[in-house]
Amino acid sequence: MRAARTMTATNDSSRVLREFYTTLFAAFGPQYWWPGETRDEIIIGAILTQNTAWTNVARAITQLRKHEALTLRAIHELDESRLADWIKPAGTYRVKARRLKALVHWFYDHFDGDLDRVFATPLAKLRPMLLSVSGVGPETADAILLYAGDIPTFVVDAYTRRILRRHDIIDGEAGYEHVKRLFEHANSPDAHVYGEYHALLVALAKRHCKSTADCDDCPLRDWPHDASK
DNA sequence: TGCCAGGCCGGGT
DNA sequence: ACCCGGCATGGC
Repeated sequence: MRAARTMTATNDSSRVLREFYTTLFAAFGPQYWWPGETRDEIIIGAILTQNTAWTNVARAITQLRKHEALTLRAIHELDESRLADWIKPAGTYRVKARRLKALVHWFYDHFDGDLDRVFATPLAKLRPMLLSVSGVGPETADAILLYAGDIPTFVVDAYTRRILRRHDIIDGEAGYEHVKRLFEHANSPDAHVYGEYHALLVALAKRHCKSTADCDDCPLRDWPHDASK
């Protein structure tokens, strides 16, 4: 009985999450996300954007580009303190310089600087490897895997959780992996769809979840929600 | 002006 | 196994 009720809840949330995608896509159209022209740039941006507004990340990326340091190889060869200096606009710059260096070190150490080899590694092995790098947590790892590696693994961020909490699909206790599974069970594995979905959630949050007054023309307004969450 | 932003780590319980 | 302070810039 308990199992049956759990299953029903799972199916309900899966249905809602599929409906959300259809609705958001109809409202906002394709997002073609993540910002970044190259895989290197996407990976670097994934570290820089940790707990930081993207406008500040963009400034840091501009700096790196100006110094011809917007590649993993360049960062690998760069002095950490100089790197820190250039990425200052992104905030927590000493921490992020250390994390970028740790990531590219891992990348050269295990894959000899070959991104194709990185992303040819099975997800079940690659994700834990990425998570073992200091400074790479679940969101950063999934953003790299999905947007740079084109690997179907769902990215969960603060926006995603807030939206799901507002619609009572999760509670405040829900962990990262749990939320991730909800999306991956609702949608068949497709990197393009996962990427668009995450981007659509960000678009929604930025336009409609700033204050309770933003709910009026929100595409998801017809679903039960609590804007105070 | 103070608070927040697309996290994550490390030390303390 | 949690909890929490620290990291730091620019925008509102």
